[in-house]
Amino acid sequence: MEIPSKYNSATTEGKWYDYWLEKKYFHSEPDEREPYTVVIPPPNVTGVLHMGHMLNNTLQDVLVRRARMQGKNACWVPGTDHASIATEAKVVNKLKQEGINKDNLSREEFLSHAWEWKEKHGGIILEQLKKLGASCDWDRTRFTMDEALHESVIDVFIDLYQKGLIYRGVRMVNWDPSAQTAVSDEEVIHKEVKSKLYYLRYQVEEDNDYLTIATTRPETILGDTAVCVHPEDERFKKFVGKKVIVPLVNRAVPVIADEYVDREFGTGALKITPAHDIHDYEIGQKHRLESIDIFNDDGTLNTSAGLYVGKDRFEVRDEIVKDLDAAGNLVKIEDYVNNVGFSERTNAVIEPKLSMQWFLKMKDLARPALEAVEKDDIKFHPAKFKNTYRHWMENVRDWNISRQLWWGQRIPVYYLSNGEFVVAKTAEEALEKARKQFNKPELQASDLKQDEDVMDTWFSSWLWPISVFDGIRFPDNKEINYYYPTNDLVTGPDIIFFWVARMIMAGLEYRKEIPFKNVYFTGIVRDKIGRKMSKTLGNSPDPLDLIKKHGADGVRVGMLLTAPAGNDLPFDEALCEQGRNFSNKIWNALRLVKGWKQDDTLETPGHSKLAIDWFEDKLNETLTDIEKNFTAYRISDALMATYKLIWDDFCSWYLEMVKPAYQQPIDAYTLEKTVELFEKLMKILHPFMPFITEEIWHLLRERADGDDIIVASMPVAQPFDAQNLKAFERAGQIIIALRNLRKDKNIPNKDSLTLKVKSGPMAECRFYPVISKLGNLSLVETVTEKPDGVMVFTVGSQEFYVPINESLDLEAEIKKIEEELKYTRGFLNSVQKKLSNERFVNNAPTAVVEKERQKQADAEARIKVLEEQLKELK
RNA sequence: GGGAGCUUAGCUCAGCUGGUUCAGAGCACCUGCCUUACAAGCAGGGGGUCACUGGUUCGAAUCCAGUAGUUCCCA
Repeated sequence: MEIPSKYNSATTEGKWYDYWLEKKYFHSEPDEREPYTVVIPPPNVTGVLHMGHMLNNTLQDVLVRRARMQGKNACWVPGTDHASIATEAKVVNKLKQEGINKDNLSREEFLSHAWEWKEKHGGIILEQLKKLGASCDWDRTRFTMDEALHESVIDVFIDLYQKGLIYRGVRMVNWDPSAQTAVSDEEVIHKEVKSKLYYLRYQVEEDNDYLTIATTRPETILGDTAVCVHPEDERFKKFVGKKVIVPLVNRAVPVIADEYVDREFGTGALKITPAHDIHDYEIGQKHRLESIDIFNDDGTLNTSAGLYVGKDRFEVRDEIVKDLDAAGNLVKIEDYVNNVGFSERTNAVIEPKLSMQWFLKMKDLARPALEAVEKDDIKFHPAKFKNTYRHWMENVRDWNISRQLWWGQRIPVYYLSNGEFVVAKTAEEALEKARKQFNKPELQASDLKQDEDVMDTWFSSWLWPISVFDGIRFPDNKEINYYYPTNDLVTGPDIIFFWVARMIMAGLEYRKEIPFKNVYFTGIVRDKIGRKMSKTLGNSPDPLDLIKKHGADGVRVGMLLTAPAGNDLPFDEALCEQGRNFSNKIWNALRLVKGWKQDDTLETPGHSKLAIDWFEDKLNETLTDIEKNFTAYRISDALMATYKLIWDDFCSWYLEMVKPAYQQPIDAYTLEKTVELFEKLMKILHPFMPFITEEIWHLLRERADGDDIIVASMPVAQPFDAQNLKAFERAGQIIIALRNLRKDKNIPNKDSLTLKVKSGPMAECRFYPVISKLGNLSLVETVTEKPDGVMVFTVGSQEFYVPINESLDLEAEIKKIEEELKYTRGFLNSVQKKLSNERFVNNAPTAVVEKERQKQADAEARIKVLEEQLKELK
């Protein structure tokens, strides 16, 4: 068989993915096996695959494939969320390009456009995941607005309302004037912005005196309803109780006193605009001030402002400053740096706004959810995120679940014209309920108006681990009972509050059970200079291009290699290249093994038997390590251990040991064992590199139908002989010493050498046949004395001699030994110092003291050997 | 302003309950090789006062305190 020397990922990857799909290997149905369940963090339906998804989904696929190979019934549920703000913005834009204005559409018309858009573009990201090799159960693909999931959201709203956990309230919300909806605190990004502090003087009513305030938002004076000073501020005591005139609009407002005011800030006098600042709102409540809302929803000024009506808030800021100056109210302007909130979605400056919104009480839901994590029923990896979680949960605030949008689950509340309302699943139910509840049998369907708002998208996502199995509507169905709780959740720490915390709450509320047992927080993928990768910055490579270039296997390895849990991943394409190189290395190992011709008449050589025994021990040792790493969710370490096992131990050591001479045949036992070991390695590697391992699995042997690596059983660590591994390590040192000697003396590998071993307690080593092979020795023999005309090298305190024709560079030899001696004596000195410390000997555990004694003995023996060598040379 | 974390080789990071896994890994780097599986490779090699200062201890990268720098979260 002719195998090309370069592995071609492009031809194999598509082939195997289709094959797996065809064989339904990703599909799961409840059965008697132990389930292993993962739900995908549903990507935004508007999104395309980015590097964060690549990392996240690679990790999930590793866990899922491993579980599948461990004989568990692995189920990875894929899907997308409807992303109300992002999707609605996309659809509005698209319509705008077609010359259609959303305001001219009915809700139904708009939604049909939105659905059309979703059907056309909504599946892109899931298709991309297939290229990565994601072994999701595509038959279970869910969308947060699927009928079952949609209805679950409505049911939950109604249920929580009935439990008294949902209430309606006027609240200061974070208004996004661009998206024209409220967003939650978590969706507001505060940034320091260079702005100005304006000092404005207000005339005192019926007086010639002035009071000067400072503000960063002069346009809001139009909504001022008070000026506030600190009650103990001597400068302003005389004003308290009087009224001052708001400039331009000439409204008289009271001067009030409140300890909230920071006397150091500005002038110490604060203008109060209850409708447009959260703190002012609180003071307004306390002092029963009037609220004047001067803004329209789009951030322009409304008629209540009296001036600049219809103009944008930032435009007005410039104008009003000029007008205030002209009116003699502007005292001065200072440069100032303050924190301004921006919308995460649209980057618009957030406008605090008083609004009627639906809220979910969080306190009672948060308590058990915090406890589940504190008690480690749910484990966070890395555990440091427990701190973040605790802090948020202990200071949790009610969740504003209204969004002033159309795309999403419409709030199931129906209002009468007098403002009274009922909560019901359908309009019919609402009508019935309203008639009864308000004792108005004459009510008609047209008398009820459903709330215009939809629910926050997270209000769908928080049910995801339950709703994908339809466990809200049918809490006792077979699937939810089997698959829930899920096992592992892999997600980014940036949505720990939005999503993770709330899923835990929902799980405990609706299943009385945690939604998952482990949460693996990935790092954030950054570019080389540390910036978060984002589409707007354009600093993210296209994942599909990367896959084309390096293969999905290569990219997966690249993502995983330097991505320890919770640490940011400074992405470097070289990592994918490393992954691709690894593919090629494995590929060439296959070429080597496949090139061997079996000869049944051949005995198994001693060095091959030794090699096989050693590698089996090494494999089991590493497997122990890998299992430990998986238990601790140290996926990158597990991969690195696998990588080294294959590249260093298998390719560089084992294959070199068993490899027959050029074009010579190989004995049956060694070949069979080598293929077996190769198979085991491929199985261990499969979760990380699914494609190449499946390809090699099928090239190593003829396979029966269904004998595929994706469903092969994962090797389990067996006990191993640690002594044997140690002995091999020593053999390795001897081989390296021989290689160095060849290099020093320019002896080509093809010229064989003789090795003479000085007799003594350390002379024994079962690996001499291996050493002979790798060192190309024609003879290994034991001698009692150092022969003439030899090179000397030392491993530990064991001396070896290699006869060579060349004369020695005496001086260089002496220098080398003297340096070695100096170092060893220094080492001995430090050990002796320790051992002569009575307190050490008395206090340290005996094992530790013993080890020090051993060090001492070793060092002394080595010094003796070196001293003798030196004597002979001199 | 409040909270949490981080600082170990040029880079990215391991290093558990203090003591042979104690100073490690991968990459990068340097030297020599196109040696019949692989130059996407092979063989060999150099490189760190474990941020700083003090403390606890027979013993500290590891525990404690402080300082500096840095990142994230919250206000």
